Formats: sequence, C-alpha cells, structure tokens
Amino acid sequence: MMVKLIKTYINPTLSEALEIISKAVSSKELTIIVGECSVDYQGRSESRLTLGERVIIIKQDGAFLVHRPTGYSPVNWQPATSIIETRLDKDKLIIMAVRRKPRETIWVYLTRIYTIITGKLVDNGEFIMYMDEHEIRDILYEHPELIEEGLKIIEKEKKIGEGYADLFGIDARNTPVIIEIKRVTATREAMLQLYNYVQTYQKQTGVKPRGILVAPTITSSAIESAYKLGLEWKEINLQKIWKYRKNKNIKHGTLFDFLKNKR
Amino acid sequence: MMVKLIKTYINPTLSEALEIISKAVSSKELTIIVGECSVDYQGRSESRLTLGERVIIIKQDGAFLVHRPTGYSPVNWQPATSIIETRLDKDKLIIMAVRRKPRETIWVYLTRIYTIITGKLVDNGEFIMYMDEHEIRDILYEHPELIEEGLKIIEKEKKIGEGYADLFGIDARNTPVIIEIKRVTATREAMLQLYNYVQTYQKQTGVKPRGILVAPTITSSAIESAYKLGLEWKEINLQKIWKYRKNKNIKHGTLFDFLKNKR
DNA sequence: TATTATATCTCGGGT
DNA sequence: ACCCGAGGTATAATA
Repeated sequence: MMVKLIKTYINPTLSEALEIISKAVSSKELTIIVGECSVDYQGRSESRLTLGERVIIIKQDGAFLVHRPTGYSPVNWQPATSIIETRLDKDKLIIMAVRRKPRETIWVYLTRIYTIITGKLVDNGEFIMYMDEHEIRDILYEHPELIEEGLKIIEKEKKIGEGYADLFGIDARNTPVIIEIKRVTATREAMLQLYNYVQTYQKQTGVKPRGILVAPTITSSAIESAYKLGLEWKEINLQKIWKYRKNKNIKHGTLFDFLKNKR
Repeated sequence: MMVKLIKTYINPTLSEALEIISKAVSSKELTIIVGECSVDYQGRSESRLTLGERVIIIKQDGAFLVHRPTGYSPVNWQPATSIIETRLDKDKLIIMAVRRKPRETIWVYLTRIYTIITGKLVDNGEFIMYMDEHEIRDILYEHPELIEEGLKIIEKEKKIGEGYADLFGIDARNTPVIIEIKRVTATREAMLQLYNYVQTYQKQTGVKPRGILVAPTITSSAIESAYKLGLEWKEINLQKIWKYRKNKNIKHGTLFDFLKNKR
C-alpha cells in the first residue's frame, strides 16, 4: 500500500527552504509556509505589505495565497500562476509568482521560516450547494403562483438585450412580466438591473412589460426606486419556497430550522 | 529572549488531535490542519462536501477556512466565528464552527490527520494599496481637466438620495455634472448606477444634470445604455492619471510599466 | 475572448 | 443595525 507522503520541515534555514519549496512547487505539490515575510504586489493595482508573520499557501494548480493571522481574506494572492520562481537574496528567500492574464506579480520576501508542509493532496470529493439563486428560480418556474396568482411563466433565463432575465411570463391580463430574483436582501442595484430589462424589452417589442423584483427582503431605497421606475416587488418566504424543492429526499433539517427562526 | 512557539504535530491520532486543536483554539492560536475530511455547511445556504484531503485554517479571530488542493477560493468558510467546538465521534474528529450573525454553522468531519501546526503569529505589518478607486477619484478631484476642459469639481462623494456620487461639479456652461468613476472596465451596471444618481438629482432639484461615466475602458453595451439613458462617458488613461498622484516619492516602477504596456 | 450576473461574496464606511 | 458600494473581487456560464 502506498504511504501518504506529506512532509513537514521545522525551522529550516532559508537555503534549505529554498530547495524544499522549489522542489515542491516544481512537482506541483501543495506547499504551506509559516514564517515572517514582507510582500509586494503589482498588477491591476499595487500594494506593499511590511514585515509580519503569515501563512503562505501555494496550491497544486499554482493558486497563491498570503494569509495574515486574522480575517477571511488573503492579504495578497493570485488565483492561478504560471510562473513561480524562488531565489535567495542575501538574508531573504524570495518567492515570485506571476499570473499571465491579467499580468500580475507577487513578491514574497521571507526573512524567517518556522514550518513548511509539502505534499500532494488527493481530493475527489463532490461538492453540492443547495438553495442558490438557480434553485430558487427553478422552484418559482414550477410554482409561479408563489409570485402572483394567475401568472404563467413562459421562459427561464430569457435573453433580453445583452443580459438575461431570470423569469419571463404573462399575467392574468396577458401583460408580459419580467421577473428578477434575489436570494438575499435586494438593493437598489437589483431594481436597476430589472429596470434595464424592462426598458430593453419595451424598446425591442414596443410593449411595456411589468417588472417584478422577487426577494426575501428589499431595502427601503430599492422600494423607492421601484416607485420612481414604475416597477413592482414581491417579498417571498424562503422557507415556503424551500418546501417546494424537488429533491425532498435530501435531509435539510437545520437549514429549515434556520429559515424558520428568521421568520 | 522569548523563543517563538510554533508547534508542529505529525500524524497525530484523532484523540491526540482533539486535544491539540481544542487547546490551540481556546488560546486563540492560529491552527492549520492538513488531513482528510468531509464538510457540511448550513446557514444562508447549505452545502455538502464529501471526503477528500484538504487544508483547514482556523485563524486567531476565529476566521475559518477549508481549502481544497486547488483554486483561490475556500470551499467552505466562515469570516468570523464565535463558537468553535471539537469532539470525537466514533472514528471521526468533528470540528463545529458557529457564526452568530448571520447564524451559520460549519461541521468538519476529520477522518485522518497528517499534520497540525499551531501557534500565535504576530503581524503588525502595514498594508498599503495604491491606485484604488479612492486614489483615482482624489486625483481627478484635483485635476478635473482630465475629464473635461472647464469642469469645476464642487464635491467628492456627494450624497444623492441614499447613495454617493463619486464627484459632483459644474461644467463651463454652469450645468451640474455628476461623475461616476470606475478603475476597471465599466459595464452597463455602472451606467445604471450613474443613471440612478442623475435621476434622483433631477427629482430632488428639478434641474437635469449631465452624467459622465469615467473609466479606462467601457463595454459596448454600456455605451449603448448611455445613449438610451442620455448619459456621457469619458475614457481615461490610467497611466496619465498615475502621473498626477501626490506621493511621487514612492517608487512604482513596475505598475507604470504595466500600465504602459496596456496602452 | 468578452460580457454578464452570482456569491454562504467580504469588507469598510456611513447614517 | 442597516445600507451602500468597492474589490487586485473570483467564478461560472454564455455568446
């Protein structure tokens, strides 16, 4: 049986680290470095980060992350890199990571290294996300009565101009209806997005459609915008929507509780 | 002299790991775990991730990240957590991380652990970002002639309705001008944002202002929108803007080169 | 490749 | 606490 090879190096010298890291990177291993460094970035913007202790992760596809000891976001990063070069310069181990498009570069100047982990991770796990906007849209497609009695949906993802309206249908009086769905609180921005569809549709067909923004909650200024732009909105209960989902065989107890507690 | 205490544990048993992790978390140390796990998430949405090898990072403020071996984004995360609980259940080490607002929970089920790193990282480094939208706005505030000859800027971040216009001024003919700035390619969305300000301003004052979208590049459908909405746009050269910056003492050689190569 | 819209967006700033 | 907008947003889908 193959033994998993995850290697750990404690307090390596910078020249030892140079060899470890360059070897790991060239064989596309995941590399984690805990140490003290400063970081420069230049590309779409430019940044400087002075000395401090951080975690650097170089992933198997070249994704590059520099994490400070707090917070969700990396302080510097590259989503993917084509070139990763390492070299020693005096008392610093320099890692340069270059992204092709857009052309961007990170330089990490390591002054001290506490730990390095290298190894090939195998992850064939399946990731499934539930209750995203797509799923809500599909449920409302099947159950338009949740938006308005008498509403008939004709099309999902209807192309209007350059964009796509979430749902398109006709109401009880045969007026076309364009529907924009948000799974989180809808802001003025969502109302403007809907307005764009309504306006483009009218321009293209000569018929003025209704525009309905559907969301669990809507900000007051979005409602104000709706009045100004001649749009409508409908607050929906996610818990109710959730009950109409197709894959009822899947257990979602806690999400249900979560939604219940919100309402 | 205080010796830096970064601890590394190799191939711990799950019960050893339980103790290591719970101790590290309770003393607010940074914790990195490399191992095999599955992950559930429930909160604003819900997800399942089946077994695979991953890197788990618990930061000193409770930020919680589960990273797969590739890609920029964590597959599961919490920006900050108030409760982190660990326990053994049969042959699994379970880490539960709860966020208060919104109420969200992650469960990590570890089946094998290769390495754990724990320790308090000290990072007082200063992070400076150059050439963000704020800096561009400030330069254009000082040099409105870069947008249009005869333009006078009256106000930065002028509140119009519930939002804020980047710049507000009057042109050579004393017509009010609302300016929206983008540091990247401006889309239809930016044009709609500007339209909202223009419309709100007109509603509030009775005076129809000009609206100018300022960006390095503008998509064709944004230009189309401009025609429809009666707005204007001005493409600006970031390299040129860059020359007007105040802190010229700072070296920015490569960004300059970057911008030069783009134009 | 460019464009569009979503995201468990995160984060900071303002009211 | 809500709201608003930027972000080196990243990412997926689509023309």
